Amino acid sequence: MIELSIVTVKNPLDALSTLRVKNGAFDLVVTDLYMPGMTGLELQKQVNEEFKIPVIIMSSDDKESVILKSLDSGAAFYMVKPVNPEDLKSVWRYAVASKIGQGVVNDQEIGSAEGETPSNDKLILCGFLNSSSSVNGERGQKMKMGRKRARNKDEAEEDALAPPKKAKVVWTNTLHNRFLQAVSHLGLEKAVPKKILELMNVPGLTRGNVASHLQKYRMFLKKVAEKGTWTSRCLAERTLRSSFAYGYTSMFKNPQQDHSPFLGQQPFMRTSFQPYGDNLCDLSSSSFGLPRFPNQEATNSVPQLRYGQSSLVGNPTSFQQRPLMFANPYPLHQANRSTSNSTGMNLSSNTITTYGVTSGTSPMFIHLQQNQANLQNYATPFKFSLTGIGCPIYSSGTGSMAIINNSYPSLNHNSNYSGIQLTSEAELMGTGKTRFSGNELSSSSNNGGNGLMNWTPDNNMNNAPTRNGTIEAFGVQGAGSSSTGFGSTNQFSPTFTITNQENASGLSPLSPSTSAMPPHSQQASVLPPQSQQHTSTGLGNTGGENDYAFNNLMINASTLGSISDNQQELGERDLGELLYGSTCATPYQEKNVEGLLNVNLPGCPYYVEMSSPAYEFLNTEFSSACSIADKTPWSEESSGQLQGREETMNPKFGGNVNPVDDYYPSFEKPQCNNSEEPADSALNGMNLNEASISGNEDWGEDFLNSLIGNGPY
DNA sequence: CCCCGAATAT
DNA sequence: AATATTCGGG
Repeated sequence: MIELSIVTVKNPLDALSTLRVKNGAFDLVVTDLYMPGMTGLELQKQVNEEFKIPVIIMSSDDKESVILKSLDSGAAFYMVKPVNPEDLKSVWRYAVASKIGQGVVNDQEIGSAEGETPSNDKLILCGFLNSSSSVNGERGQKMKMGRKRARNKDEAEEDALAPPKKAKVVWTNTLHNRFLQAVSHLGLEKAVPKKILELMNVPGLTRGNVASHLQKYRMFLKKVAEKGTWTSRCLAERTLRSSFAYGYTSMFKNPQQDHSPFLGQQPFMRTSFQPYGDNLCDLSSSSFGLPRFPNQEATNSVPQLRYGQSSLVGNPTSFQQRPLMFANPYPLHQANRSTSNSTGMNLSSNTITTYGVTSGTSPMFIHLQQNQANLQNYATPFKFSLTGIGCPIYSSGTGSMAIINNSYPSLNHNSNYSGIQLTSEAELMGTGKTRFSGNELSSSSNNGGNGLMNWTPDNNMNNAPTRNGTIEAFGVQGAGSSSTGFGSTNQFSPTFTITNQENASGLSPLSPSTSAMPPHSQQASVLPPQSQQHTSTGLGNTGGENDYAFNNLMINASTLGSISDNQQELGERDLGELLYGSTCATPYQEKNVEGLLNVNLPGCPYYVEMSSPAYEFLNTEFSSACSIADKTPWSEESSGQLQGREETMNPKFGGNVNPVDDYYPSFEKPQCNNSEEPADSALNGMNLNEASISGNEDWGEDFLNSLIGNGPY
């Protein structure tokens, strides 16, 4: 059992002193780049000189120049915030493995830092600055790791006394899609909060949540109806352009977050917990057990660097011993392969979970697995030093504590971050949802108890074709970048392979009213399982995406910087794929391409007259958009915005890079979605259909159908 | 009492 | 702006 010790300090000087005092006790240093007094690079340099231990730099600054400079300076890795918990975990594992030699470091082996018992609790957190806010939410959460952190008493008390704050539900596109599906099934007329809620079957979601969203949705519909003409025209214009280029990007792209079409959908509800996002689950990736890239040959996959995702760049030279760590382009595959993934999918967790279980986020990780044998007997305490300012590595603006917990879920076996995790679509970010924890935890145990991924050696990894290409920064709203389109330059186009694995759920697929449509569940009012939605996309969930992007990045470290700020045009083909799941035009599209039609939303009292393209719009608006960014909070803006108006930068991530990394939200993604599908999910039964790009697509079809009067509703 | 939904609060 | 919560009313 490996004992892990993590010491956090709030500034570089403390880090150095700690290292000096306990010389030789640390194996790795993780630091922010921008810190008062000394930059991460300076610290790295010093650390390198004095201790010869690897330093990982993390920062919200995603500028290529900065990254490269950091790596050139000797940083072992560079993690762009928001950091994916998986990345940290990978780092951690990597460090452990590195120290140990070789072998696979799995959760069990890692042992518990979580301290079920005082004696085991080796984790020491010195506390980041600004922890006050983050501290709050700790309650009820699984922050055991923070138990020993040295904080002032006031804070401690505060923590203890602070009432748990209620999580706010974030209506991600995925969640919204579910909502739409439910509404669609019911028909707007009959769509009332309670029924919608039942249909959605999203744990943690309340009627009130739905009611509120419904209210908003209704207003949205009204607005659409009022502006129908306008909308139609816009669409028509775009159509005329014959290329679905830019305009569409806005639909797919969420200015605030990543929009990679590849992102898997995250069917989880994301809730924000005020205090911190402790819910991060680490399941990052993937999974859902679904193969993110079903086709190996899918040369089309486009690596996307999503905004919310962390990117970690490794410095090949830093860890000389493992120069190949980044070599594997397909970490995802590996991740997917791991049996644990499937399990992981089932975990419900919050943010963290969102991403699936294992993510193959970090190539490093992967590499390790591949090459390492076993560490089972390893007993040497591993120490990890974190230097940073305040906030979090992951963020959501929450506290550093959260970060830590989330970051190192693997440290504790029992720690599942599950504490807050919701199953199904709900992603809880933040604290306060302790009530959900119980279940989720247990489920997580499936995965070896942690909900963490198990990295199993993937033989196929080696076989994976090497890809290279420009990495598009889809969601990267990095400084200055206004918006990104789909990377036309990308050599890889998105692959929309559809897999039906999910059907394993045993739900009965219903026959689709239309060929393109997924079958409806024979059971009335049953919506398709969320997981399938993911599947349908053929894309992994975000986590996977992350991984993917990551891989590419690793492959082409130089390209990382190439994250382009330029808007890319979206080719028709791409659009088609996005919208219909394949390059082939969907039946609907073909059928309706011409003429004006009176379209009405299901149950919507308002009629909208629009040209056929409008269908597309609607479809996209309510469905497809989600496929691009499941996790992206749904908003009228994101879905309805059609024109190329300049996208606003995400104030949080894109606008500016905070000189002080602390303030920068590192981890916002809800990261965890759990692909778990409630057994009794009202959505179960949905069958993936090739025609659908995303799970949502299915809905889209239905929805579209209903619009034209052919719908089942 | 349940629950919808507009209004209002945060 | 997005959600949550409140509150009148069926």
